[in-house]
Amino acid sequence: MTQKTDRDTVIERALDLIRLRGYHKTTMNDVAAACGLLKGSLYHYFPGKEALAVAVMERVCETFVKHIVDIAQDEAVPVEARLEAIMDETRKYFLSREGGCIMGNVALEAIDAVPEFRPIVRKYFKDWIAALARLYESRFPAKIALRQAERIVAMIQGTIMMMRVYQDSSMFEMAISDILRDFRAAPVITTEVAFAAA
Amino acid sequence: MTQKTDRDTVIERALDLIRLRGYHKTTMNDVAAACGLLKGSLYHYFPGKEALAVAVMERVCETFVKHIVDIAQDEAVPVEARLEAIMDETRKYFLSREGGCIMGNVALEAIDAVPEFRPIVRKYFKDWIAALARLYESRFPAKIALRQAERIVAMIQGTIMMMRVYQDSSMFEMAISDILRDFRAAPVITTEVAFAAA
Amino acid sequence: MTQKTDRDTVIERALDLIRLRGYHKTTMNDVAAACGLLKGSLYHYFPGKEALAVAVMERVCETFVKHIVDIAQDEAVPVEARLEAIMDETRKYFLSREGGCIMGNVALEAIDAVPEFRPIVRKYFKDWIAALARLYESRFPAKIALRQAERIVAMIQGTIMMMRVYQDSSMFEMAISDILRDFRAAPVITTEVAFAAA
Amino acid sequence: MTQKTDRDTVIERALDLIRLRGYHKTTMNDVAAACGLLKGSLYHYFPGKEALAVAVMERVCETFVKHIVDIAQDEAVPVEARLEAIMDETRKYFLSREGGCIMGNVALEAIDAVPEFRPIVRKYFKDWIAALARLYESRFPAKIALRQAERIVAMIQGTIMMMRVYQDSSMFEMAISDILRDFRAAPVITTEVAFAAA
DNA sequence: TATGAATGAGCGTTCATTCAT
DNA sequence: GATGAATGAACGCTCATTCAT
Repeated sequence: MTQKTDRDTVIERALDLIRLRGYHKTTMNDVAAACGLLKGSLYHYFPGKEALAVAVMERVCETFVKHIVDIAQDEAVPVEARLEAIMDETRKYFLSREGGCIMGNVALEAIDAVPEFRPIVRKYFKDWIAALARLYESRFPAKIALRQAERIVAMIQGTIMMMRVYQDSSMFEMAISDILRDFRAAPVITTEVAFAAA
Repeated sequence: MTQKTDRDTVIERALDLIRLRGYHKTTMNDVAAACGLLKGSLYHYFPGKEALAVAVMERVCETFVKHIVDIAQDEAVPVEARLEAIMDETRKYFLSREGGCIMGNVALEAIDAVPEFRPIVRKYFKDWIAALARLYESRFPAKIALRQAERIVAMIQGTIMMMRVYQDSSMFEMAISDILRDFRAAPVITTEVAFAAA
Repeated sequence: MTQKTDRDTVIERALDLIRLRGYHKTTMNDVAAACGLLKGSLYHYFPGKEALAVAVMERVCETFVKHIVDIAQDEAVPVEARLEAIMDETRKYFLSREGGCIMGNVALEAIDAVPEFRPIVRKYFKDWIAALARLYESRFPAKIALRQAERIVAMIQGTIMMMRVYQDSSMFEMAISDILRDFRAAPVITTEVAFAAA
Repeated sequence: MTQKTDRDTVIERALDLIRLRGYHKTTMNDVAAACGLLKGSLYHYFPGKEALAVAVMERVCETFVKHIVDIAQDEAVPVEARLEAIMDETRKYFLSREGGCIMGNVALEAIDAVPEFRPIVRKYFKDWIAALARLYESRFPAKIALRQAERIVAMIQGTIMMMRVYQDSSMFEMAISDILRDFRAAPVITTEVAFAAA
């Protein structure tokens, strides 16, 4: 039969469903139906549900986090503007989609049940944090900068949780504002900040 | 047959299991087995799985959050000491148990799937935030104090998430330290602080 | 503990429930709750669900059918008036209760599944038919009279079925009218009608 | 896996089982086993037990009642011969199968418990009655003819009930004879009989 | 590739029944 | 007599997965 879809489409559809319903409540049938397929057909693209979910999470790393990393590394732009751009992307990313952060959701729902999920979730957070730490190194020593980045990611995840609980996105806007305000209030380190990355 | 367990024990066992495995992956059979019962016997205590989970979440409100509220309201103790006590309880509560925060987990896993869960999760966070806000009102205007309290709860939840992802509790310790340091750094409002509570 | 109910009450409550919901859909819990008891307590009155249902059906024989037999045997009243009285009772009996005829219902639902039900259902119909046959013997030879009585009972049961399907009791009224009209149209046998029964 | 059965076969097997055991006592496992399947496999053909039962009942309308309607409409055959043919089919239909009439059984057992059953049971009886009424219109005015048809269907259902109670098919034969005798005794309307149907 | 029939294990739930208190 | 905790089997249903076509 002629190709009805492709691996990328399956990933995209599964991403939306898992974000909204969670890993356990998203069935292979749901995903297949969203792709216009029957569930058996999914096994041509992925060996099983876990592998599909891993591919979905890798996709999130390759898109959202990759985008943020790219912005953070763009040295043609002033550091503060880069942070603003990142926060802008972050806001757009999480406010334009229902279901919050799929990686955060999977982290709390299935990271212990499915060991294969842990490394990909870790990579997601590590890369995100590293990208932010880069920018904070213009204001703080490396160690402090890393800690600040961790705090910011934790705050964003915690705020997304509150946003879902109260179905109110204003908390997210406020959190973004706070982060930018605090950054601007930090003294600039004038010497070679050295993005001598790993 | 003679009594093998009681409602409270069932709640306690279910609480542990749901915190560790999540709502959907915890089966009535799991809970029953943890109580030494067959799964059908649970229906003497609860009309169904959702009702059991609600009872579990109410129990968390009546214990953990209630405890924190009590500390926050104890005006015989200086405000800073109260916050320290609360943070100490919070640290003990989340570090002595595996699985993080059952309310946060359920919030991200099942709050959309099971509408009955939303009010109880909301109450949990609202009471927790209100207790903290009370203390911050000694340092900030009410509105700011509330916002600070929201930030702290979001930060704790985000940090618990990181802790589960990285299986490392040091981030939690650091978050607690940061919160206390920031509080101590805030200027005390010397005039009418007015804990003239209801 | 003091007596909360008695065997008769249990039978009466079970009768209503089984008539309305059928044998299989009526649970011991339903019956117990209708009596203000817990289901375990029913086993003080009846050894099990089947025995309870048998008692219920015997009760119907002792009341409805017994009443009809009594009317049929009352030789102080003219035959036609006795048939009218029986039809009046029949109409009142089936139109004042929802659920139709419990014996007919059980006959079609459970007579093969529960062998103990067959003799009691047979007795119910046999006695009812015999009572009517007695009256028809004033108009027809015994064999024909019996056949007429069988026809009438079958017609009443079939009409109750239609009544339940269409939720319309007018068919029942019409059936009763037809039966009486046909009886009145039959020629009276003037010689020894002989109710010299056993 | 290669095909073990098909939708029609499932319907046929379920029809036999439900007729014999009733709706509530027929389990999905029973039906599946009768098809050589596991119970879960039935859900490829029907979304649930109720839908399967509805399909079964629709099948009865499409076969038994449809057959009777076809005979009744065949104006190439004299009216009396058509009624004889219908009664012959009716006798064959109900005497060659155990369990009586599945629609009558469901009517008394489950029509209140499962609202979806009512329309299909109503259609079954309505079509059957309408087919007979057509024939009686050659002897009686339309209104009377309809009433006669209703009586006949009620009588057949009541007789099937008796037949099941007494495990004796002779009552059914007698009922058929009576119906035909009464029809033949009715005066033919010689003028505009008018099967000028819609 | 895609289908769709089938599996098999498991789920939440029901319920007649038992029995120590 | 009545309770209510517990059983154990069964029920309708779900779902990830397999596989012949």
